[in-house]
Formats: sequence, structure tokens, C-alpha cells
Amino acid sequence: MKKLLELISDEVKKAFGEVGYEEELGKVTVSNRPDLCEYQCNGAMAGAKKYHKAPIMIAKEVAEKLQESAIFSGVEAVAPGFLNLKVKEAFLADYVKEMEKAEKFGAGEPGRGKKIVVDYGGPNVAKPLHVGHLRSGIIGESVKRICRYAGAEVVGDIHLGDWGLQMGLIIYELSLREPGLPYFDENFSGEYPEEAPFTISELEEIYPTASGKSKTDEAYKEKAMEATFKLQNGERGYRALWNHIMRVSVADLKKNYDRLQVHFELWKGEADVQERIPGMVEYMKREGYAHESEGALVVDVAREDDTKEIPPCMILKSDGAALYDTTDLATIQERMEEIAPDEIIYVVDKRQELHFEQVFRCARKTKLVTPETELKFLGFGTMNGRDGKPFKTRDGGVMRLEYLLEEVYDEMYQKISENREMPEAEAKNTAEIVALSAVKYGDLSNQASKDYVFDIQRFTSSEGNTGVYLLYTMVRIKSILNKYREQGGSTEEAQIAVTGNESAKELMKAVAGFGAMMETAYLETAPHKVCAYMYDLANAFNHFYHETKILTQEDEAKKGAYIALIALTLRVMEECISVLGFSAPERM
RNA sequence: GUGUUCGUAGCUCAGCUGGAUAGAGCAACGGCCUUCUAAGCCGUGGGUCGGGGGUUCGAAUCCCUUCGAGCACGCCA
Repeated sequence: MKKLLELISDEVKKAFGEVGYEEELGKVTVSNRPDLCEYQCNGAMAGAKKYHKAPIMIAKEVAEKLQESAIFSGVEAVAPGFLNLKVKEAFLADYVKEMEKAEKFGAGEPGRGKKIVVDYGGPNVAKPLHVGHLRSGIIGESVKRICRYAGAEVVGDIHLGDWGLQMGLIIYELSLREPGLPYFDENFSGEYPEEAPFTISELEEIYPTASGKSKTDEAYKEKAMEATFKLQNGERGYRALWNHIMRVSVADLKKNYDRLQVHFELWKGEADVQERIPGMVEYMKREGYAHESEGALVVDVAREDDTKEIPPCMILKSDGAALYDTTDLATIQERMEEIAPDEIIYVVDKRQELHFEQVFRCARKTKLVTPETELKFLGFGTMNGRDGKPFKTRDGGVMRLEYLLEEVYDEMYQKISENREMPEAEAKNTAEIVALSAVKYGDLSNQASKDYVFDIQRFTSSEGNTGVYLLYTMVRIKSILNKYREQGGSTEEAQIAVTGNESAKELMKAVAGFGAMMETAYLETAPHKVCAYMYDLANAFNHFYHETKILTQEDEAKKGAYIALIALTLRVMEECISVLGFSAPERM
């Protein structure tokens, strides 16, 4: 199904062609002067130079031609050469009616046939999720869903930080606390216990303690590094402990991500690719990509035309150990072998941009990826507090994600309790749903790449551009539809039609913009476009709602038209929030 | 130091592949509930788009320069 703007553009392009100009000039956009017109075309001005003609003359010729058009109710040429367009309500109604029946509301599938890996989340094992992990999860999940909606085959990979010194620290600290455990007995040859010798909360305490000690105590750090080395070289007891740490930690992570409605298809981590690193390094040496520099093994990735100095990609440290460049490259290699994606999108803190630039260049240079494979870095900005500085707890510490969510939840629960009587269980459930929308929408409505201010008061308010406002709007529609059904109406039979209602027409225009918006959101990997669209749509609905009595409408055809229109509005909004990664309650 | 991102209303943000009078929301002020959820709607005031130059018929948008802020810059991830 064609997008509304395509249909309108086609009509105008045809007119440009018929009066002797290049058709491409007829591209139409949504008006930026809604007081003057609904849609506009600036092609006459763009073509003025080429045809050595005053833009207004061109615009007038085209406008003249368009007078006979079936889709416009008004076409006007305005100085210096704007073409101001108004569409007929019947044209809009037909379009919306078709949209209602179309697959994905006519959004199309620009990603059809593509295979995409979205790398997001990236939490470290044995450490609680904190606010720093929020954005990657939220944005990544939405990007994944947007790509999927566009018809692509998408897998999300959490890419755990599950290797390296942090694991050695935990193991060594544990060996001090409980030296009697069989994992530390080199002569032990039996089966290790099924149960982990720690709980998640113990684990979360052990790591920071160990990390703190290692910073002040050299000998301690040495021991931890030794433990890391042993683990990485397959020491049986350490491997068994590592497995325990992983199980306990992943179970906890799943719980927390579930609450966020963030789900991963793959729970891969750094550890998964360790085995392939020696082979990959060998390959890079053999093919002459890697060379030694200052004792380390590196691959040069700088280019002649660089405006800045790009340091080489470091494959091995001077002590022979791998580092994160190496692991990320090995991960790319693994993905190419196992999934063969057309595109890999990294949803990562933007401070890592240089690192990924190096990795991407290196992957291309060493032919780890095919030339067609797209490697995309989607860097996001910092989440700041109201003071504009990185978000901290009151005492200046790192805020745990679950505490933050709890705070938002409490705020929402209180609001619900003040506003509406509902059973305790429903109130709790609703608060959970609405709180999630507040957090996610607050994040996603900003451009991912920018820093943003996380303000609980603002996000949980139903006033303004918030998730709460959107859900409230949806709940309102649901309520009307329910009443309509109670009164014996059938939402299935209701038909969209011309009503002559100006605000209904505005709502139709908003609804009709869905397809074009989804395409843009996919092509630009931009969840915030979905948010902006939804906000406009909700405004259009609320305006219509206040102008129009729906259920008391006496003209049955009109009433049906209104019902069908708001039912479609709701469905479109549901599609939007699903792509953003949250849901709506039945009432609030 | 080099590079990079950014600077739009008191605050939080859109708009940036050049187009008309730069848009929202919050905050301030004023209206609207005997009628479908007022967690809503309508209205008023508020801006030299950091400064300066340039390109263009036309610049918040492109180029240069300057000021200010953030961030990153081979053996941490």
C-alpha cells in the first residue's frame, strides 16, 4: 500500500509533468503552516533556476492543472512559489479505510529479507544492573522491534561482560572467605555441588569488596589476576565456580530485564568467543594484517583522509593477553559464521565510538565481514539527573536500576490510588504498566545520541509529552469503545466515512501518517520519531474527543464513522507502544 | 594539545538532506465538568535559534571563524 504522501506527491508530480516540468519537483511534504494548508510542495521554487522562470509562474501553472484533481479540495499558488494543498475528506476517508484493512496499516516492509543482529544490554555478570544499563536495554529493545516491524529477521544479543579480571576477583575473594570449598582443592576429582555456594545478593557484595581491595592492595590484585589466568586456562574448580556465578547472575538479570520488558534471543558473552581468539589472531598474523608495535600486536586502521588520528586496533597486549578489541572482533567473526547478518547494530554508550570505529575498520580490513555487511554504531548519551550531571543517588552513589524503577512505581501507584477506585491487585498491576511507560517513553522520546535529563516528576506526570499521557489517551478510547459495545454497538461493523467534522479529518490525517513515520523510524533507526508521531496522534484524538460527542451522536452512520476512526486510532497507538516496548492497561 | 558532539523560550526538548510568521510540553496567567475518564481540552504572555562573517532569491538548518559546555584519545572494559 502506498503512503499517503506518495499518493499526493504522485498527483502533483503528474501535474508538473503535464505542464512541462520535471516530475521530481512535485514532491509533497506535510505543511509547516497548518493555518494555510495541509500539505505543501516547494518544487516550483527549486525549479525556477532550471527553467528560468519566476517560481510563482510555475506554481500557478501547476495549480491550474490540479484544479481538476480528484484528491484536492484546495490548490493554491502563493508567493514566492509555494503550492498550498488541501485534500478532500473523501480521499482521506478512502485512504484510512484501506489502511484499516491493510497489513501493518500499510506501513510496508522496507527491511524485508534482511538479517540483523542488535547488540545491546551489555551488563556485567555478578554486578547489579544500574541506571547506566537502562538506556542500552530500552533503546536496543525498541530498535530491535522497529527493525522487526519493518520485516527484517532480527536477533538481539545481550553480550554479557562475563570474562576477565572481575571473575578472578570474585573467585579469589571467595577462596579467602571459604577456603574449604572443593573448588579450591586442586586434588579434588569428584563432582562439584549442584548448588552455588552463594546467592545473588552475596555475589553482589563480593564483587565490589574484592574490587575495592584490589585497588589498594597490590598483592591482592596479583592473586586475583592469577585466578583470572587459571580460570581462562581451564582450571576445573574455577570453571565450575564460573558456571555457578553465571547461572546465579543470569537468572537475576533475566528477572530484572523481564520487568523492563526487555528480552534477548541470545545470551552470548565475551566468554563464548575466547576459544576462537588464538585462531583469529593467528589468521591476522598470517595474512599480514597484524604487526608488532611497542610490544603489542596491532592492526593499523588509520586512513589517509582521516581528520583525526585513529590509533591502531590492538589485538594482543604486550603480555600476550587479549583485550576488548579482540573479543569484539572475535564476536563479529562468530556472528558472521553462525548468523551471517546483513547488519549488526551496536546500541552502546557513545563514549565508545572510537573503539567501535577501530573495530569496524579492522573487521573490514581483515575481511571478517563481507563488504556488504553494515556495521552500525548507535551511540547513546548519558542519563543525567535534574542538575544536569550524571544520575546519582542522593549520597552520590550509583543508583541500582531496581530502586529507580521502584521509585517510579511508587509514584505511579500513589497517583492511581488518588484518582480512581480500583481493586488493589489491579491498581498494582496498572501502576507497574504505567511506570514502565513513563520510564521508557521518557528515554525514547529524546534522540538516542543526546544526553537527557531523567526527571521522575516530569516523566510520571500525565501532562505534556509523556508516556502516561499517551496511555491515558488509549484508555479513554478503550472506555468509549467498551460503552459502545455495552450499548449493543458492533465495532466490527462500524465504517469509516466522510462526516464533515473538521477535527475528525485532522485525526484521519494523523492516523494516515503512520506508514511514512514507521519507514522513517526504521531507516533512521530512530525510536523518538515513533514517540513524536504518537504524541501528535494523541493530541489529534484528544482534540477530536472534546469537539465531538461520539456516543450520543444521533446520526448512526456518523456515529459508526467516529467509532471506526477511534478504534483504528487505538490500534495504531497499540502498534506504536508495542514497537517502543511497553503496553497499555485497560483503565487508569 | 588533537579530534568529536552539542549550544533553540525561565526549564525539558522537537525542527537540522535550506523555504512562509522557529514549534511542543512544563512553569506563569485566564477560561471549560447536569453530557463518552478534567490523568483532559481551549486561550494569553514568553525566543537577536551562543557571537561574528560567508554561500543563497531564501539559513536554526550548509561553509568559515570565535566563545562556552560535554566526551574520547594503543596495552581497563
